Amino acid sequence: MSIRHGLLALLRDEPKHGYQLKTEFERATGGMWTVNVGQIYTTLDRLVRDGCVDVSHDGDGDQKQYRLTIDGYDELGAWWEALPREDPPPRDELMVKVLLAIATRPDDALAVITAQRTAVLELLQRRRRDQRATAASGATVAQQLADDALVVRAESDLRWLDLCESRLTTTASRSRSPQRKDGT
Amino acid sequence: MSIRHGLLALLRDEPKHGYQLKTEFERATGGMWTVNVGQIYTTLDRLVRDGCVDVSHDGDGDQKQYRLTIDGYDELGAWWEALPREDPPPRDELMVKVLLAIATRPDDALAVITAQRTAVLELLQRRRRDQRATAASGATVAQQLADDALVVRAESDLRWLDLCESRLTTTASRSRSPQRKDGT
DNA sequence: CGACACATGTAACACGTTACATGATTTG
DNA sequence: CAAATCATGTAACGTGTTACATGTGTCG
Repeated sequence: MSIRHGLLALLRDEPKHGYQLKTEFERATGGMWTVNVGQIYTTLDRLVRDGCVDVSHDGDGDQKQYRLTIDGYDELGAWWEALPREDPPPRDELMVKVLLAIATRPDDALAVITAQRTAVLELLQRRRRDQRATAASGATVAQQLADDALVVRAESDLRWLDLCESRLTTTASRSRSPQRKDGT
Repeated sequence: MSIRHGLLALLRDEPKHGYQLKTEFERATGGMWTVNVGQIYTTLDRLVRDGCVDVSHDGDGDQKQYRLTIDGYDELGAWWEALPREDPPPRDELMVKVLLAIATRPDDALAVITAQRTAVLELLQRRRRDQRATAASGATVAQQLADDALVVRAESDLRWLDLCESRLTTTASRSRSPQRKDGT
């Protein structure tokens, strides 16, 4: 529902047309979230369907103006106030992969984890470089924060993978005889 | 594509039937990812459609056996080796919300951020409690790691929100006259 | 003129998700 | 017997995403 609410937010103050929403959305997200223009229109259609947005074939030319309705304004307000919910915990691909590796191939799980760890570490370093480069050339706050988000995310993935590794090795050494695979 | 590949992983060693896959999937993810049984079947249908899985109305009763095909085995192998991609960066709801708040309502952005921050902090504390409780009662490694993932995620959200706050306040004080809103 | 950004839209598909219907088997 | 669990499946919907078709204006 991110794009949907993003569009509502962009329409808050004044009516706009589709293409304009695309550019503004991408600008607002620091260029991190590029959208196919078509998706803007499909999302706008759904917003119209749900009574959150109003279309008017306004003025000359074939430009359409999309305007927020009362309902749209309400939904936007609810979105701003909405807090991260506990209920459906984040479904992370990395998490599923590691947990299923542990469950279905316990002997190979460590290999999967270290491979992922290496890749995430590289990703992190690349993102830190990007972050510095972006910051050096005068960048938008949005761009800097977008970079920050990527860095922080990579860091947390890395930390979790480390946790996986340590939990796996300690339980392995506690519950079984030492692993043969380690060359001991 | 997490469920899809999760099912492939669970089918690797032996054919299983749908309901069994549901329980094993939930067990493998430490009970963190509960799935509606129906979804298992729809996903299995798509796997059959794509030639990754094979059905056989095996034995007595109305149980169906789902078996991995060569293609399915290949796709599973590719999944294990697949590394986190750079290309479409994680699309996070929190990120969109904050960035759009900054873009469209700069004066209210700080309020949105602190509200989210408070909620995330509470979430984090709740999850840390759960984590300790889970660990105290002998828990699966999977359950512990699932808990860890939630905690780590909340921590990273928190860190990013702090970054947002500091970047916002410093640029605000640098580029404009001091904010009236702070009570100064 | 040709390329490129602007501008609008449709059709189709992917995955995740829920609600619902149906029946067998176990167990209190 | 009644309730819960096991077991299978269908229909429908939601969002995100891409590919494609179409046309205008602008600028080198």
